[in-house]
Amino acid sequence: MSMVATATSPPPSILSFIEIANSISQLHQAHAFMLKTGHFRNPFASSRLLTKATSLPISSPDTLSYALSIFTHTEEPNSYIYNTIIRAYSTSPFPQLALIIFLKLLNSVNKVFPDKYTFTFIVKACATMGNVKQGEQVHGLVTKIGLDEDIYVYNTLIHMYAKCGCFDVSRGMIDGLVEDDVIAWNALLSVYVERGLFEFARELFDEMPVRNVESLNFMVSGYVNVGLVDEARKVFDEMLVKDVVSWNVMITGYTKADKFDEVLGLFEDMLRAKVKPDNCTLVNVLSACAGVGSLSQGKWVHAFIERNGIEVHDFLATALVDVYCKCGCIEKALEVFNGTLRKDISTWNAMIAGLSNHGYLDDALNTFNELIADGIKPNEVTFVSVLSTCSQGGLLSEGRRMFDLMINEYRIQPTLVHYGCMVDLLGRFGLLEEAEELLSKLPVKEAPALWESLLSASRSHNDVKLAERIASKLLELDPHDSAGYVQLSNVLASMGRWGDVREVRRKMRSEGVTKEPGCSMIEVDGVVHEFLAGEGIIL
DNA sequence: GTAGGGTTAG
Repeated sequence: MSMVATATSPPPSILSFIEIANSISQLHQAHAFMLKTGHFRNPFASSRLLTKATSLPISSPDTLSYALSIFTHTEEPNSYIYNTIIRAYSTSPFPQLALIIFLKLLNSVNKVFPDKYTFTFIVKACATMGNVKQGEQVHGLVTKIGLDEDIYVYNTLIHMYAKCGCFDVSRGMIDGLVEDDVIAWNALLSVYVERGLFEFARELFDEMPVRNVESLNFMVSGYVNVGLVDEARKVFDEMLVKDVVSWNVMITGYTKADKFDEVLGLFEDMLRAKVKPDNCTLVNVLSACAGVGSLSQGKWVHAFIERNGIEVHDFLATALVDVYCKCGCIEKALEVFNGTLRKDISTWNAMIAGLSNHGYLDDALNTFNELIADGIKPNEVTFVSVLSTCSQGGLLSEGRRMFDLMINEYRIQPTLVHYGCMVDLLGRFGLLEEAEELLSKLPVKEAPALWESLLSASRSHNDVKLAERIASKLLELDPHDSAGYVQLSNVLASMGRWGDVREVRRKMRSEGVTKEPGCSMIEVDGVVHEFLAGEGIIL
């Protein structure tokens, strides 16, 4: 008989409430109720709560720390509860915590023992950390307990060694198997592919005594990862069985290679093959539509999403907002944006950038303020749009305030692009000294584009001396940089130094530097047109 | 009473 005061079993209603919960606030409600009624002390009830907290559709560091608080408030957690929290941390950005909790388990007063589940999770944590020393120690313990007989634990170890770069150990374990196991082979193959070690992947693949769809999917993505999309396509076409991942890998490959026509063609093939597209497919197809500026196909995909009752949030919402923005339908973009409940920072970023790029500067900044008011943390991409909005609108004090907010409030290290916006903004107001001071914090070598920006500002403010100084600096840095030549000759031209202009142009030719033409695309009446620009511009 | 290995995304 148990001496511990066990709580009564929880009523089924609270358990089913937890089962259907899909937000942290619903779990808080269940949690509060359980604390009040004492059901939280029932191990099964608290484990249901914890499991749900670790598998919410929306997970963040917040949900994870909530899960941790459930764990820490559980008196004498059983092995299931330990395993659940260890699993949650094993693939999180903080896998070390999984290890800390694992040590706590080993030293637990109520003598909890690690089991085969514990080891799959903790080995995975070592893999995530890339910490082979820890991995080896855990492996030792696995062997001692005799759990290396378990194929799940065994395969996770194979993957861990591969992840840590110990390919020979990983391979040795595969060879040590009495019976061939395709997942064991795939565990090593996947790491070769992930690291772009395509030769190793190919060699291993040829040697594999067992293969499945996933093995071939890895090979296709292996070709894609090293930029050989056509080779990937050959493997893909020869596959007898294709699952949704096969199609997605190939489609993603074309998207990465900017081969948007192929993306759209493959998408049609996929539908003809009666394979159901998932979010990953649709995100890529939409991004191809955005890439070619095809509003009609974007709309078609949107209709497909609605027809099939696919929920739009996060990734998919971002892709839709983006495609409508890129195709110039800012109203449709807003409609999607406002109709989406689950937005992540990228969704906000796409909307802010879209508004800003279409000249709705106030709306862009208002949307940014809304985001802040909603308690969402902006990232560096957000600030690119925000600062560029300020720069476009000549909003000097706002721009300075945002730049300060980014650095001091959100602790985001500005990148060259952020500095670029500030230089541009300061330059427009003729605050060349302030801009130069800002730039001087950066190594010149890293920021030629910023100096170019300051150079054009100095030209438009007739600070010819500064302009000439920067132009020479740019050429010194990179004698093949066309922009440097263009700018320098423009400076000289504005001073009427035509002889020097000719000299620069001669030097440019002798270095073999040409000005690259710009290129842009637009859809008119359902046909995508491509334009080349840049010729005939005075040098 | 609940669980585990290798996989594509802006």
